[in-house]
Amino acid sequence: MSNSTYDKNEMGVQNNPVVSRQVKTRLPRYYRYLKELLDAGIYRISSGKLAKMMALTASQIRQDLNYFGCFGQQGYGYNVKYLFAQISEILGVNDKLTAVIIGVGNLGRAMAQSNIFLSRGINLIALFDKSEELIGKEISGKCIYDIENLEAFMKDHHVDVAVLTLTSSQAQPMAKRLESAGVRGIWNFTNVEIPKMKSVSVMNVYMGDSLMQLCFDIRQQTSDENE
Amino acid sequence: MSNSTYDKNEMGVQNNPVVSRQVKTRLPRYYRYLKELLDAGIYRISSGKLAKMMALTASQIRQDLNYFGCFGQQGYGYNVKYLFAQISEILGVNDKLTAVIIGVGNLGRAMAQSNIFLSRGINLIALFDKSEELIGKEISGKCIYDIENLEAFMKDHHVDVAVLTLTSSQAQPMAKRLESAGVRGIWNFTNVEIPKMKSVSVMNVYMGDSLMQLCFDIRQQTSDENE
DNA sequence: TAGATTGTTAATCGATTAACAATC
DNA sequence: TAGATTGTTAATCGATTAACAATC
Repeated sequence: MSNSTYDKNEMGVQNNPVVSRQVKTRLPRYYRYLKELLDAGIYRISSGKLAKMMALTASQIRQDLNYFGCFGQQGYGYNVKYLFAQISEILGVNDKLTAVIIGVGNLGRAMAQSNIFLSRGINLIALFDKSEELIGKEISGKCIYDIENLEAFMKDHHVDVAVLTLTSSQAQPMAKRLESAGVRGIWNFTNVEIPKMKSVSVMNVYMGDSLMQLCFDIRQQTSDENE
Repeated sequence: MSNSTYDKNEMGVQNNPVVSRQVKTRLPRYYRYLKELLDAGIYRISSGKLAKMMALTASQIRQDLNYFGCFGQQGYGYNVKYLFAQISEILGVNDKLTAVIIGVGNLGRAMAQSNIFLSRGINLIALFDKSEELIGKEISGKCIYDIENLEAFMKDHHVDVAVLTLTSSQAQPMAKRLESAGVRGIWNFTNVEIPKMKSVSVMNVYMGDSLMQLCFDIRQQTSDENE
């Protein structure tokens, strides 16, 4: 446990108060780049070189990493394998989390058939829908259950993550149900904001927002050229 | 054109230098909330009330909006209809942009069948894939073309946005092709970073990163409780 | 040892918040 | 007019960058 995350000080003081949102968004990016380095057979990297690759500054990388622990070695740099393992640990890749998909529409089906869960150590254990035609069917070997049986299912199975790919209008009540049933995280693909909950983390995707940002950028391009 | 975007000063000086990324991410959020207000029949809102709704500060909202122009009225607040129209204009909702989907896998198909484009004023005009089995078929009334004919198609049709929903390994070369063919924006659903291009805006979704951030948050929950 | 590169503190930069005069 | 609320400037806060001593 030593030299590991969250335990830089001796006391029982909360040592991981607020990771800034920016650091949080960079963590998976570090994960990706380190994996790439590993795949390329590169086992040693300096903050300077990694910074160049990622279009960051060396300072920023060292600051980011040092927030979680001392993973490097003066005069040497970082051991890619070790650093990757640490980042994986921080991101909970080894936690064997379980997930279910709520709403088997086009997007839910696409998610079910993708390897996004598997490749990050997450076990997709079930799908839920309310449609008679879907209930009982299978997608990629995962059974589609009646959403009415959600609570019963979650009594028997530990579920960490619920993927919300249902109609926007059902998002908020469903979030409440999931909270009561004891889910730990909601991955929200609807365009509805989920009110803050005490013990459930929510990650919003907001694809529509992302598309609109792109449109904004495109619009700016032209206005730039015109001036 | 007066009182509109980008023209606060008289000279031909670039008046829209760098919209901070944070403002940019908030714009579609304003769009969503204003639409909600309109739908609810609310035609007048103060920065204070809107701030409460959106969990921002009134100052921030006024700063954000004032970056683009003076949309409010002292003593009154903002006219929701007018403000919504302005934000729509800024985001290019009325620009009648066109889009194509590159890669008709599960996700590509899901996107094609969704109303995400239509609801934001974007016209999805074609799908592309390399699979013999898919070429010539239709999804939601949109034809699937041979990816080999991409350049020919784009000579005949103006394409603003390309949605990248193909295999990660093909993402970078495809981005280059799209650039040469004259696309203005790439909406990237692969987990591969697209190298910066001169005249193409790129918006990355990185679903995997989003999922990992959620896992991180979940992990923190427990570590918080333990302390 | 000398060179390299980290971990960490201090300086800078940018974004958010507060304050208030302008004005509807 | 009096009250409300904006637009905008100034103050604060937080994140990024720079610098450098520690040390491998």
